[in-house]
Formats: sequence, C-alpha cells, structure tokens
Amino acid sequence: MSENTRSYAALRPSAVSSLAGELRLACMRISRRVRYESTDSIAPHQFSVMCRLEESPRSPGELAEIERVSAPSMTRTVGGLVERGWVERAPHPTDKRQVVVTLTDDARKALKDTRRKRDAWMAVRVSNLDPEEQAILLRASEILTKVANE
Amino acid sequence: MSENTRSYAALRPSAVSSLAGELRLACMRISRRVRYESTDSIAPHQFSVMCRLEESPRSPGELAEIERVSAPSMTRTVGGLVERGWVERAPHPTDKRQVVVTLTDDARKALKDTRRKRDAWMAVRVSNLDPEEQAILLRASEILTKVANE
DNA sequence: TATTGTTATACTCTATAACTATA
DNA sequence: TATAGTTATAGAGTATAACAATA
Repeated sequence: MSENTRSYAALRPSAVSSLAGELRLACMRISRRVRYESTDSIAPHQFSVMCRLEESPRSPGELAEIERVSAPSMTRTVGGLVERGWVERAPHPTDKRQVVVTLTDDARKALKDTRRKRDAWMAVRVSNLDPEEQAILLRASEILTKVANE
Repeated sequence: MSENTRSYAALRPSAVSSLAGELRLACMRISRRVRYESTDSIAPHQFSVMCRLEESPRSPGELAEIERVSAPSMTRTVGGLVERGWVERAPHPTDKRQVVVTLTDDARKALKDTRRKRDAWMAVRVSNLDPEEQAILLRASEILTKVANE
C-alpha cells in the first residue's frame, strides 16, 4: 500500500469544528506575523488596489466595488497613489464621465520588492522545517488556496 | 512501510521560496475571507486586546507593548471597551500609578460568540473536504501554529 | 433622469508631545 | 528623576450626503 491509496477516516463533527478553529487562528497568526515583519512602505489598502490594477486598468468605481469601499474612499486612495507616482488617471476613451486608472512601471517594481520582502520571512521559516513538514505545507497551501477561492 | 517512516527529500531553495510565497498568500486569503464572512461587531483591535485579557488582567502599558501600539492608543481602546462594558479599570493593589484592566463576564460571552461565528465559515469548508485533505490540514495547522509562534 | 466621480464633512484609529500623579 | 497613564492635537482612512459633469 502506498500513501496515495491509503484511506483516511472522515473527521467527526467535533473534530471538524476544532480543526476549523485551529486552522483559522493559525492562518490569522501567520498573516499578522508576515505583515508585522515585512515593514513595507505600501499601506494595505494601497497594496490591495495596486494588485487589482496589475492585471488590467480599471475605473475608480470598479475598484471601489471590488475592494468593497465607498466611492469617495476610492477617490482618496487613488489620489494618494497618483501623488506617489504609482498610478495614473486617464480619461475613458468613449465615456467622458469615467476615469481609467493605470499602474505605472514604478509601481510594478515596488510591488515586486514588497512581495519579495514578505516572502523572505516565510521562506526562512519554511526552510527550517523538516522535509516531511515541508511536504505537508506544500499540499496544505493548495488546499487552503482552493478553500479561500470558493 | 508506513507513512511515518517514509523519507521526504528536502525542498530545493527555489521550491522553498515558491512554497513560502504560496503559503503566505493562502493564509492571507483565508484571513481575509474569515474576517469578511464573520461580520462581527467587535473591532479587530478591541478583539485582540480582549483575547490578551482572557488569560489574565493586565495594565494598559503591558497591553500597549503586546499589541505594539502607543500608550495613548491603548488608553483610547481600553476606554472604548469600558464604555461597552467589556472591561473594567481598577487601581493596582500596590503601585498607585498603575491601572489593572480586567475582562467582564459579558466580554467572555461576546468573545465566545464571535469565535463561534468565525469558526462556522471555516467549519463548513473543512467538512466539505476529502478525509485525506482534512488529515493534511490537521497536520498543517500544527506546523503553522508553531511557525507563527516562533 | 440615471450614472460616474469628486468635494464637504464627520467619525474612528493611530501617533507624538505635553501634562499629572506616583515611585 | 523616572515611570504609568491620560489629555491635547494632528494625520490617515473610512463613511454618508451633496454636487458637477456626462449619458
């Protein structure tokens, strides 16, 4: 019998509940530690908006909806990003009411740098784990990603 | 050969780096989803302080240091908790400069309720996973907790 | 008349500096 | 003189309401 065909018993409800609590806490602790250790200069809400713009330019309205903040808040956030030279506002090609917000090359560099720093903290911890623990986390990260995207 | 004696190869540096990035992102996504889905009435900073006080009463200074915020910020946070009836300020038995902040019974109930709601989202997701995936997450939560507490 | 974005204003959480009481 | 906590004040980020420009 190889590991791939081994059968596992499903967890009982009480065990599911306990695991859910522990797992949730563990993820929150990791998030907090990563954020604290990274000491990056991009504020969380700015970072989040910049990530959205990495894929494609968007209007302030779209950004507000995606980030679930009010339109005036997004106006302010975009304004701050413009001041720092990380995004640019341009008129919409056809609808003159709309504005198109685009990421600058400087912003792409800043994002890359920030991610590198955030990953560094985690990379050190992961590299200090046993190979077996690393293997488990490899599978767990896939499962957690799937769960978060549900 | 059982799983317990199976040997795993250590990840190469590039794989460690990749795993670290994926794992960090997965934890942050889970945190965000949990926070978004729980819609609880306790603000994050209040919740965090209340958790610290669950173990034992503490002074505002201690709380400020643990939470890594300024003393005036903690004064304000504690003030808000007092207003909501979740903590009480009492004079220190020997040092009259100090204040002892204690959690009320109402707060303990509110904490329990909030945790139950937060766990609920995660519990539903966990119960829908394969038994094998549940087993992996069980081990992963232990490892992640260890990493976060390092 | 509806939609997009901005401005006006206010509330919360954060910080630093100055102040009070006590050690 | 140093320490614990608070108050004073200001800087972000958030929200709702009101407004201007355009569809």
